[in-house]
Amino acid sequence: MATDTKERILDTAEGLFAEHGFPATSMRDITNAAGVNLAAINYHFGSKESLLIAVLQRRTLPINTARLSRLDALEAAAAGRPVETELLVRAFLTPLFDTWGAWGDEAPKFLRLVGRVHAEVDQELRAKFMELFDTVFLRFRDAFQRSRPELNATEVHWRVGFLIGSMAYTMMWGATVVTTDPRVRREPEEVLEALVHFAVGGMVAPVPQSEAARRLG
Amino acid sequence: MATDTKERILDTAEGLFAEHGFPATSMRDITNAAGVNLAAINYHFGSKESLLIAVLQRRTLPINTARLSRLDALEAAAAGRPVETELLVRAFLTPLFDTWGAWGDEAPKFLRLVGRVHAEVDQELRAKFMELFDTVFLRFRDAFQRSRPELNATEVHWRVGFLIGSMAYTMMWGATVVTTDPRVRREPEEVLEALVHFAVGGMVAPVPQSEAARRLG
DNA sequence: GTCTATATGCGGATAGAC
DNA sequence: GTCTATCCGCATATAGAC
Repeated sequence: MATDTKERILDTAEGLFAEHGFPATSMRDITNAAGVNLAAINYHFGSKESLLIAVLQRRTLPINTARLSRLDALEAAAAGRPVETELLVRAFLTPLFDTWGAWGDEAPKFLRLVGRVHAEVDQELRAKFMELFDTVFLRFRDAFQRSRPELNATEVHWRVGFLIGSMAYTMMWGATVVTTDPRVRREPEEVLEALVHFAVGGMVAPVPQSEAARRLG
Repeated sequence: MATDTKERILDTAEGLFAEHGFPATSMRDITNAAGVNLAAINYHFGSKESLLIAVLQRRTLPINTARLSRLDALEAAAAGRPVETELLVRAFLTPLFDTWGAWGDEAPKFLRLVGRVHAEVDQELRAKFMELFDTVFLRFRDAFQRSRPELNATEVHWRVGFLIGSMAYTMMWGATVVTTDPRVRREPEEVLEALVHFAVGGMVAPVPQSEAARRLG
């Protein structure tokens, strides 16, 4: 836990937002748990909502920046030709899972928060921190379209959404869901690999011929 | 909109919970919008939480029952042999998407609520209505394992989770996300087909050979 | 069954001393 | 920068008249 007030608030809020959600977490919960004064949140961040934005951006900005860097590199290397689908999937997923391993004990709670934000926060608030993510979505969607030219725009658009959904849901429950089955492994690397396999399989799946025929008819 | 108080409350709460989430929706919001008295919620349901349970179960019990019926029928027809993967995917997804078409205007808002509940509600509350869903999860997970014997338990477990995640995320944002791109279709049938293609592709995807080799080494 | 009125507590935010 | 004390509104829930 960080020593100065601002960092203590960020760390504590991250954990409580992840565990109980944003609306259900009060400023008193945060300041009590952090051992700081109630007024400190308003002093340092201005409001509870601004605190949430700060919590989210502290970790998501680097992740989304890394995603775009990897995509830039892949497209530069491809020199105008489509990028292989699996490479796109990995470019999108790896930066997030890297954090899981790198942050130690603090990673799972933030990963759950990322999942939650995809679901929970009101549209206006979500929009505030989703601006960069929307760019990421559109860049990757277009790259996937070039990578799978046999799929129409509807298929590609939704499949990218399904990929994000698989990821978000995993972030939310993957780190905490209780499974008594000892054969199921939960290490980040294992989950990432399973997700990559699933997502690549989903992105490259053909549209069944009967479907295609029905579309034409 | 139903005429009697209890149904009016259920309908209105469903819409508001879906739009703003459970914690952010007050009992005053609900009773005002429904045109009933504030005390009516406590009189008819006992508490705000119990109202949420009632809202959820009214629609999810039939869906999950339908899922299990379809699975029973498939397994009976298979007579001990594994069920084809695509049939399992469709048995799981179709009952939910059927409601999308059958409920008319009320479907999208409830589908968003289903997605939200996967993310938003506190663990204890979620557990109350998830009991039946957990049964569904385990039944389908085991059926998928038999259908894909080449995959280990970790892969199967997570892939079923990814399938649920794709579905939940789609329910949440699929009906409302604004896309200016006119080439992207949003009809339930189109989305279901895209999701089936993606999910089947994901479930049947092989574990890459290099991965398998790494596991052995 | 439905209403009004109210009990009781927690929410976010701020003023002003130190 | 940090604290105490407090404002003010809204939350859930209930009591009791009709």
